[in-house]
Amino acid sequence: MPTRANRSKTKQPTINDVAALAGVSKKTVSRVINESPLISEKTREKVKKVIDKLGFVPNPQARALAFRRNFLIVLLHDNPNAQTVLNFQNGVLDAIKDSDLALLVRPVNRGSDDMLENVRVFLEKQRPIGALLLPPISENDDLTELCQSLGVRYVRIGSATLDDPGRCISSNDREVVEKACRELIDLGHRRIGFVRGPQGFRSAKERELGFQDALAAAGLTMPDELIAQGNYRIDSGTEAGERLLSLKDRPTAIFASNDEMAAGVMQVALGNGISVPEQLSIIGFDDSPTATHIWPRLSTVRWPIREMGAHAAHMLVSDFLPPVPDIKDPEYAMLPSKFIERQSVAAPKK
Amino acid sequence: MPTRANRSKTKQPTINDVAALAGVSKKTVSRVINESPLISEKTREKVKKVIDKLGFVPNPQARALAFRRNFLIVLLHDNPNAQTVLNFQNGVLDAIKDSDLALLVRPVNRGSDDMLENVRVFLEKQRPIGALLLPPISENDDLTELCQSLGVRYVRIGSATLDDPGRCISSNDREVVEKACRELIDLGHRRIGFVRGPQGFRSAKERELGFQDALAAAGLTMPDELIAQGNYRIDSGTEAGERLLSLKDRPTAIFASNDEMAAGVMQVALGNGISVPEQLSIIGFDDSPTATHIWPRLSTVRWPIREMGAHAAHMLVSDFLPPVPDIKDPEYAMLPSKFIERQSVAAPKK
DNA sequence: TCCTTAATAGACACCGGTGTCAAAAACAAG
DNA sequence: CTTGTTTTTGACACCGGTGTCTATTAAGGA
Repeated sequence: MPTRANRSKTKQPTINDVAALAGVSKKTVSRVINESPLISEKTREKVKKVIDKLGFVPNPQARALAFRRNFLIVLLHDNPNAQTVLNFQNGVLDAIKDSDLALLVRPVNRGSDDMLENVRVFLEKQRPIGALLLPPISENDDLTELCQSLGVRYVRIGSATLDDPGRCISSNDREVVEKACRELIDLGHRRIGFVRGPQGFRSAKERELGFQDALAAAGLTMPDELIAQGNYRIDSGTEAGERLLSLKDRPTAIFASNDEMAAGVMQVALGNGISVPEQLSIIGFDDSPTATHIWPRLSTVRWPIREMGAHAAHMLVSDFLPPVPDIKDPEYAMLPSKFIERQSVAAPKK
Repeated sequence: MPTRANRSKTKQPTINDVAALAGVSKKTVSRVINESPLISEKTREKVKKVIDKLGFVPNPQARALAFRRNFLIVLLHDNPNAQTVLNFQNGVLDAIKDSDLALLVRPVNRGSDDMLENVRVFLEKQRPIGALLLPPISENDDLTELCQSLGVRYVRIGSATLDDPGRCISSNDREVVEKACRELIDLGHRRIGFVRGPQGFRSAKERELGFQDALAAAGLTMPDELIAQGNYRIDSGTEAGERLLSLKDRPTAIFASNDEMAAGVMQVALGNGISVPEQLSIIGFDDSPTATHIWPRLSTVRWPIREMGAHAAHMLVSDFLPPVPDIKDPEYAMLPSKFIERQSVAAPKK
């Protein structure tokens, strides 16, 4: 069976083959594949026919060398939430699926001193067209400056509007959290616990602000004893739950700044015979798979992360991507989050 | 004529700059960066000094063009379980962190007819060193043949040993499932339900075989009424749970072929006042985050997916990677899964 | 000391595209 | 039919490395 051997020996056609067969110069072929306007319709057709016949695909490495730029976009992240990263990544992949672009993933270590240097070397090596910055590193101005100085476009994803127009995608987390918490208040909850996200995360801050807004609007206060510090991990959720639920006058509802911590709170509640939502309402944030896997299913806020990925990709490299109907205006930078009601919320029992 | 300061600001140093400054030919510099043995220690040192001084980093695009191969490995997957993909991906990234390699992610559409053609174009364009195939597409022989014919190395990940030595990583799922189920039997369970994974998945098959092994060893039968078909999604878990738990003589334990379906079963149990593990023991598979997020926490089988990622990367491109102590032998292809006991299993109530 | 052989270094073409700029062709006007 | 102007096209250098083959140097033997 000669098929395999043949294939491996057969070289892919190059621009020279096309040029020779079409009887034009390679530069002319180059113009055709780059859709240059400086070419007559007649030659364009002629060359295109040969390209199709030969199945010629331009070599990205050679283009990258000549362009001094790779047809790549990189995803930089240091995100504690794997699911978020993957969803976002899938959104990006959706967007670039039918383009010439490829996606490179690069986790960075936000803590370390040489983070910036690492990223610089990486970007200098890969020379991508652009970079996508996921929170929390999207808030790092050194990184965006680095991108600028290397001529790498970037788009930052954030939970609040960053002052960097045209290069930033955010959602209205604060507003939606406020709405979700107002719902608790409307149901009659007066003592509402709050599990805070980690310090220094913009997302955590935004969610807390939304919570405060709701309380303030209802004229409620936020006593320290009802606030617990968390770190977005489940264990900090159980710790928070243990403290909050052992209070003498325990809260009738708890808002946790993400689903994982909400799951922790719920474990403590169920483990202590406190039924959810009858005796305790819980709201999370992220709409991660966890939200539907736990019982009762968690009311939460859905952050449109996959859509953000697609949108961010379009914002970053709209000139390389086929236009997509549902992304009318890649400049439009806010994608709304949504409160999703499931079974973990009810009116407080008197 | 640009001054040196100018140039260093504008442009990264190239092999030519190094050659000029070191007073050697570019080919000699090339030998140094490629660690060729055909060079004297003296010149090597001299050149290395200049490389460090200039901070020269070889341009990967140029190398790729000359080598006709990109310093890239691609991850091909069509996996319904996002968490698995991400974990694996992180394992790969761990492994290539300090190397010259980068990771390209490529989801493929197993169903579609042009899948193979898509992958071919992708590989021909990107010219990666190698490809990593996650299940279920790792079982597709057309794909591996394609890789062969394009000179792309590959490593396939599977839940059972595939007959492709040196290019395959697997775990001992069957054995571990058998052990987990034997534990149920030893606790006294006699009626054990089974939620099957989707048809055509090797992983699903392996888990089922392990289950059968355990039952057979104990002389138990596997009545049809205790078997439910699932698809690894939570809804199929709840459906299975609804059917199995409404049986007149309902099972005292259920093994679900993955955690998500186990979570579905658990939701049905808790929703119907069947307490876990007192009245129903549940075991899952994957040790996904879900397993610890639900309550009670799920006993499950941990599949060492992240380690497999690192291991697979080493198997694929050990010659590009710095040796790592814990991966003594990249040829060794089996990474053991482990049964993890949490709170969802207990002896059946008489 | 001279010749042979092995080790090292360099010249040069090449990988497959793109940018620049000048030449050729097409068109318009005189 | 020229001449001037605008399109189109092509020649050629270049992007930054590597492979091949030859020239040079160093080492070893007679």
